[in-house]
Amino acid sequence: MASISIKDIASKAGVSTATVSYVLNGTRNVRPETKARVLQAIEELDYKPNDIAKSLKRKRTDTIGVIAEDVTVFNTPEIIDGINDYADRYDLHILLTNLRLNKRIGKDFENRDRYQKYAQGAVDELLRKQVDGIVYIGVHPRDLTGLIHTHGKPIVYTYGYTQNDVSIQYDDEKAAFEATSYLVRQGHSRIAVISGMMDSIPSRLRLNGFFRAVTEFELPFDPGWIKIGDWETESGYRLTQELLALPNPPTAILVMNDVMAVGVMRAARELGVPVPERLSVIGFDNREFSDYLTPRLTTMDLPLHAMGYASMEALARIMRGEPAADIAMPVCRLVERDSVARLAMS
Amino acid sequence: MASISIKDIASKAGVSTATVSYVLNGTRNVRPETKARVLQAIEELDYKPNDIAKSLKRKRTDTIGVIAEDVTVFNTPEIIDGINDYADRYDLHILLTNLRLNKRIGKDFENRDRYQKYAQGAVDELLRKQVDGIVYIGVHPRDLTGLIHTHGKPIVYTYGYTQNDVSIQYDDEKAAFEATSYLVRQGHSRIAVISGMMDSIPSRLRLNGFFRAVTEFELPFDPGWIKIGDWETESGYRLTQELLALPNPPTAILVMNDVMAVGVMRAARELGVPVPERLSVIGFDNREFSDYLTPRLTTMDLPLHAMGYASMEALARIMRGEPAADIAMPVCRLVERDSVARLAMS
DNA sequence: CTGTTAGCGCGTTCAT
DNA sequence: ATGAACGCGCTAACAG
Repeated sequence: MASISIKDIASKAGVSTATVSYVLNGTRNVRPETKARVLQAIEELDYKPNDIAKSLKRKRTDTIGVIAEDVTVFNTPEIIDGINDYADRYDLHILLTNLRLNKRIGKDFENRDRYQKYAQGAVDELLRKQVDGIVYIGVHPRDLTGLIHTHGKPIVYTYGYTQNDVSIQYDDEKAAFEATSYLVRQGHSRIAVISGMMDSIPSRLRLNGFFRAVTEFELPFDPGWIKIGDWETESGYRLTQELLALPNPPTAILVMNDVMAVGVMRAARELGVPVPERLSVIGFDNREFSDYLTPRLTTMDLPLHAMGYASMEALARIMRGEPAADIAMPVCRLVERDSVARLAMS
Repeated sequence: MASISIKDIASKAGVSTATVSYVLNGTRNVRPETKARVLQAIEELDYKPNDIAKSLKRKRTDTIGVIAEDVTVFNTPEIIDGINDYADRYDLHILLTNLRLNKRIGKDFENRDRYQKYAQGAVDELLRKQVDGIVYIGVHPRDLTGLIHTHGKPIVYTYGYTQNDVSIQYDDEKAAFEATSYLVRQGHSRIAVISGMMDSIPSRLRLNGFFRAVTEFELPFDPGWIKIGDWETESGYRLTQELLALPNPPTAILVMNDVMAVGVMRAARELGVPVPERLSVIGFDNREFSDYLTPRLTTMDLPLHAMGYASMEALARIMRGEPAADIAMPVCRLVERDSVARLAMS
C-alpha cells in the first residue's frame, strides 16, 4: 500500500505540489478557494505528512536527543518530565537513549572509560539521526567535563557539572543553608551533619551552605558534629550511634540524603531516642519513601522538573546563538513533615 | 558549515557515491583496496552518515515510538528500561512521548475522551515521524481497546488490556495465587484480602487467584475477610481497623498494593498489634519504599522490565508478520522480607 | 565481480 | 500558482 504523498493531493486538487506545501505550512498566500480544494483533498485521502522528507530538506528535525545515564534512577523520570513539558510547548520531539549505567557498570564511576564509550556511542547515533540538540542527564552530580564530543551540536548537561559546556544544576549551597536556617528557626542550635562522601561536589557545596548558616546565626560548633557518610543507610545508622553517644549530643541532624536518614531514624529508634521529640532529622532528596517513614521525614525537595525544563530552555538559547549562562539556577524547596520538632527557646 | 556527505567521500576517494554506499552498508562486494581508500576518506573527513536521508529511501527508520501515559508513575521507568534493553540489542531507537496524564488530568480516567485526544495526537506525531511501530505504556491496568488508531502501523500495549490489539500484561491471577500459597506455607489459614477497587481488572483477577488458593488449600472462608479498598493508604488503614475488630480476626492480610499496606501497618501499630508476630502483611508492587518500612514489607514484585522487553518482542514479531500471541506472560515474583511470620502449625 | 550512472523517496523553496 | 532543483543516501540497471 503506497502511502499517499503530497503529489496525490496535488493531482487530486488539480494544483502543483508547491501549492500543497504552501497550504500545509502557511508559508505563502494561497487563494482561498484553491486552499479549500487542497484541504479537502487532504481530508478525503487522509493524508499524513512525512516528517522525514521534510527534515531532510529543512535540515532540522525538531527532535532533541536525550541521553539518560539510567532512567530507573529516582532523579531521571522527573527531569525527563520537565524536558517533555518544554518539548510539548514548543513542538519538539524527544529521542531517548538510556545508557542503563546502573545495570551495566553498577557504581563503578571511578573508571570513566568504562562508560564513556557508551555515552559517546549514544551521541554518535543521535547525531546520525540529525537531532537538533542533546540533553545529557547524569545519575549523580559529578564532573562531566569533556565526557562526549558532539561535533558542534548544542549540548546541555544536567544533574552534573561541566567546565566548558552549559550544565544545569540546583543550588546545593542554598539548599543546605535553608535547611539549617529552618532548624534554627525551630529553635535548634546544636546541629550535626551527616554528609555524603567528600569527593562529591554536592557534599562540599552543602557543607559550605551549612557553615555559612553556622556563621550567620552564630551557632555553637563542634567538629565532632560533622560526620562523613557514604550515602547509604548503614552509614547513617552507624554515624548516628556515634553522634548520640557524644557527651553533648546534637538536637538535630542535617542528613544529606533520605537514604541515610532512614539509618538515622533506625538508630534513634533502637537507642530509645524519639524522633522528633529528642532528635530532629532533616533529609535531602524528597524521595518517594520519605513520606512513608515513621515519622514522616522532613526533607529538601530537588527541583528535578525545573532542571529538565531549564535544560531545554538553555538548549534552545544555544541553538538560537544566544547566551544561556544567565538561566536561573533551580532551587530546592523544604518539604515540612513530622521529623523536626520545635524547641522551646531557652 | 556544510556537513560532509557521501559525495565528499566519493570524490576524495576517487570513486562513485554508489561505491561509498556499498562500503558503508556492506551491500555488495568492493575490492579491498578501493574499500580501504573509501574508509580512509571517511576517517579523514570524519564523515557522519545522515540517517534521515537513509530512512527516506529505505522507508524504515529503525525507530520505535513509545507513548508513556506518565513517566513519573512508578511502573513506567522500569518498563522503558526493558524496552531500551531490547532496543539496544537490535539497534533500534526510541522516540519517547510522555502524555503527562497525571499532571494533566489527575485520576480522571473515567472520562476517556479527556485523554484520548492526547493519545491520538501523540500517535499522529509519531506516524509523521515514520516510526516503525508503537508501544503504549499505561499508568494502571485498564481496558485500552480502541483508544487510538495507528493507520495500520503495528502497536503493542502494555500495562493495560486490549481486545483486538496485542497487549502485554503480567499474570495477576497467578501472582495472587502464589502470594496466598506462600501465606499458607507459612502456616496461615485465616487470610483476609484488602483489594483494590472492583472496577479494576487486576482486582478481579487477583481475587480469582485468591479464591483458587482458598479452594485448593481448603482454607476456611469468611466473606467478612474480603474488604474493598481504593488503592490509597487511608483505605488500608480503615479496613484493617475493621478486620482487627472482628471476633475472629485474620492472622494475615493480602493487600493488593503497597500503598494500602502502609495503612495496614499503621493501623496495626496503633492498635498494638505487632507485625508480623500477630498480623502478617503481604503487599503488591514492590514499590521502592516497601523496603524502608518497619518491618520491611514482603510483597509481590511486578515484572516491569520483562513487560517492556516482551512488548518489543511482540512488536518485532508483528512487524515481521508473525503471530505474537504466544509470547509468554511475564510473572510476578515474591520478595520475601519481614512482614510475614511463620506460624506454628497447630 | 567491481564500479558507474542516474533516478528515486517526499517535501521545500526559488526563480519564473 | 507552478516547474524544477534540491537535500542525502540507496539501489536498479548497465558497462567493463
